[in-house]
Amino acid sequence: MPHPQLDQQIAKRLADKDVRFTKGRRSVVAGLVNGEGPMTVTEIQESLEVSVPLSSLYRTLAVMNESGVVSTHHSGQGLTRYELAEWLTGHHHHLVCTRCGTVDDIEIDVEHERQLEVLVSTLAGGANFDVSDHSLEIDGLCHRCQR
Amino acid sequence: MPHPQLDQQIAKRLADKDVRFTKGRRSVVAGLVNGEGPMTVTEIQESLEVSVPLSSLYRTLAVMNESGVVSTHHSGQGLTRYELAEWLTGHHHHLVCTRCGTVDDIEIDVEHERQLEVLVSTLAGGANFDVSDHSLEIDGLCHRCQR
DNA sequence: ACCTATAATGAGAATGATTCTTATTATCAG
DNA sequence: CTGATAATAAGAATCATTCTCATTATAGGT
Repeated sequence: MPHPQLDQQIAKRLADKDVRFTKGRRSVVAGLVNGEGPMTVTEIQESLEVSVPLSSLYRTLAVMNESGVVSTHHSGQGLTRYELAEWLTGHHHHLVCTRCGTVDDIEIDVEHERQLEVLVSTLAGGANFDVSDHSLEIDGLCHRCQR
Repeated sequence: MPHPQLDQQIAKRLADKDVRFTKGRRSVVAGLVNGEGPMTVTEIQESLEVSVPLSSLYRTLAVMNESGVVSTHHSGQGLTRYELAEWLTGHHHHLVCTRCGTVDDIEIDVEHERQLEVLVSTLAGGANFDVSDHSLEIDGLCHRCQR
């Protein structure tokens, strides 16, 4: 399923950076758009109808990451997972399943997010740390892995 | 620098699980105890006075992880980092430097931690997720990497 | 449409972290 | 002290990821 708004935002961002938005790249991005949360390279590859070689897939993801279109996430078994950057999907947090390793995005209401931001800047301030981002990671069993 | 209390707690845990606490294992644990936060295998290896072969180091860390003595953490460049489990060091969160990749532990006062816990269980409850742990990860530049 | 410069692709080799295999050595219980 | 079992060490094997380089596609100017 195509997603015109996102495609257009991404195309603009890439054009600004003089990075081409080719068929292969569009295909990879489409795979990410259809995912529920951060995906591994293998998951992305399997989700594509037209197969993209691994080397191209990795390179595309690296380019998208440098362009700020995707962000990376490490968790569970240490595999790198990729998802659309937050300016495209909105700020969110992660539910990490300790059994199957999948990561689901979860959103948080505005007032709780405010609380979190205050907490983050308080903590970071005390450590002379220059914050650029934060993420609440919740570990446990996803609904699929609970018996 | 030795740390008798921790050593004793760890020895007890391992004894309960019928896992031996050998010289090599003590040495690796000592390396972790002296670290400021989650360490990579390389960092651990370099911190040891008596060198431990990589294969043994990895195996020891795997055993300690299974025994609940250490926990793993993935961030930055995707390297696995190891640290003592929270029941030994107390609950804490992480400051992850996006430049050098180091991770520092940071503690949080009781009332803020309560807030966080409420938030976590609210979020997880809505997603039918069975929470076992949570961690607030703050990304940015550590004090060493700020010019 | 046709060149041309340049960027992107794809196949496979190379790297690097981690895991596995197996023979040797250390440890615990009796 | 001795045997049974667990732990160690060395190197091979694996797996994700990155790199190399020859080929192909793309955008802009003609």
